[in-house]
Amino acid sequence: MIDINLIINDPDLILAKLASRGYMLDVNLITKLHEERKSLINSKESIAAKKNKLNDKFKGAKSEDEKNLIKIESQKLEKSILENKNLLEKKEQDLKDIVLEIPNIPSKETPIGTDESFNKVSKSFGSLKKSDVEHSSLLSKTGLLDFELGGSITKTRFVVMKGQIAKLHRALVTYMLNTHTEINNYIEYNVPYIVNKDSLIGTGQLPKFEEDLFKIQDTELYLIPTAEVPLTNIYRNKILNESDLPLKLVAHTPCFRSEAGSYGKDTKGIIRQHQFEKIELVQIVKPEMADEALESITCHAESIMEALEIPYQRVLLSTGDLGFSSSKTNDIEAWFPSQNTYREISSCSSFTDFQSRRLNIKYREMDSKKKSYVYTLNGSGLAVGRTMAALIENHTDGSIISIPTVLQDLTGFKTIKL
RNA sequence: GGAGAAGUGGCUGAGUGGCUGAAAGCGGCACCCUGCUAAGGUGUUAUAGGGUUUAUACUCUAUCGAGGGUUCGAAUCCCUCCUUCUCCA
Repeated sequence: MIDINLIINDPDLILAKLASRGYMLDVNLITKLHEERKSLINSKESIAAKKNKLNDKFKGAKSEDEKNLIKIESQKLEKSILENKNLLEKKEQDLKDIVLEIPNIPSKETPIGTDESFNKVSKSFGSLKKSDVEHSSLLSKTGLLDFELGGSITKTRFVVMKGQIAKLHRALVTYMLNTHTEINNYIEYNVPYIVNKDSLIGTGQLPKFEEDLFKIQDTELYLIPTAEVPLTNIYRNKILNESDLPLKLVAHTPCFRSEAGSYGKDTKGIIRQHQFEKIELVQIVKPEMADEALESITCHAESIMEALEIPYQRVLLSTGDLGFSSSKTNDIEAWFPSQNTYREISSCSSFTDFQSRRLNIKYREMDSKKKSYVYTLNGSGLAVGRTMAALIENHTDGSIISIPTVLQDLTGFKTIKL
């Protein structure tokens, strides 16, 4: 949630910044609602003050008549307060509905452009191999990866993994978690996979993107689309000490996405599934440390790619490609030889105080004792299924998959024969 | 699944209808005192949102798990929900 005072104080600037990411801010509407809200608060509170004063007189009242007069007058005021309160609540809801749907302000560094073609490659790693071997057709033949079975158990975009592939998948999870906890100093969490509305509003998935989520029928609960949601919500409504920061959290969870609007896209392979697993990194930091933190998260994700010897590039997303809550995002894209292209495997984002305002996460400054909103960041470190697909395509000749050295102790085998 | 108890400020904990935004203690902060680390004294110490103000500051409103209700008036009474604890299955 962006700070409404930013809009009130400098509407033109915010208008321009949001326009750069394709959002048309209705400044007049917001200013109007904001003013109306203030005047309603004013009238409600001045009546309340009057009523409080009146009530103080009650026990000093000498006669029954006087008491009755106070009663009647107080009831009248109460009615008027109630009317104002209802109007105010409606006004605040209207304003909130609008503000909750305003995306975050892009950072200075974010390239301006209408779509992903304006993204900027800022780094690349590994030598690119050319090959037609596509992970899903390669493994479908062996039965180690079974899309039909997934389809029959659930529906399309679900998959069953078996034997060495299931184990490779698990080894990747373990390797990533071990790296992030033992080398990169994240605290490991195991979190709920079902969350409530407030949690999703807090991190920005709701109210705008309900259709992307799986909702559990007859409840107000949803399957998580990413561990970012429960992980960041751990600190909802908390005031942290400056010395607690930065907080670095990691969790491995399944992620559930309805993938509404992606019909026909990426139908091959395990690139776009309704259920996939991901290792999620979250950092909660002081505002001035955000840039450094984004760099560190990105590097932590990249270190996994490098250890697995998967070629990748780092891409700085342009305003047109930026996620709703993000102010600055680095995508890490893995090389997929069969597609002769890079595909997203991790997205590392800096949210400024956009999430912490929604979540009410503050910290107390050591010297001034002032409370300020923390900055939150997160990144996938990494999406497990996609990583495995990239690993397979980059480490196979079509008859054998060789397992990267760092995983061999975890898998217990060095190759998968096809 | 069934029965009961409880949820108060950073923490412990008092408070069963107005004098309570809330005693007391601990902790924190400021100052004072003290010729060694220590101890003592005084004051101060919730959050959010309005208003006046360049600012300091002042003032108003709301908040005692959440939401409703009763009442002129609710931390206190009633209802619903959430959470925690205990006992039973």
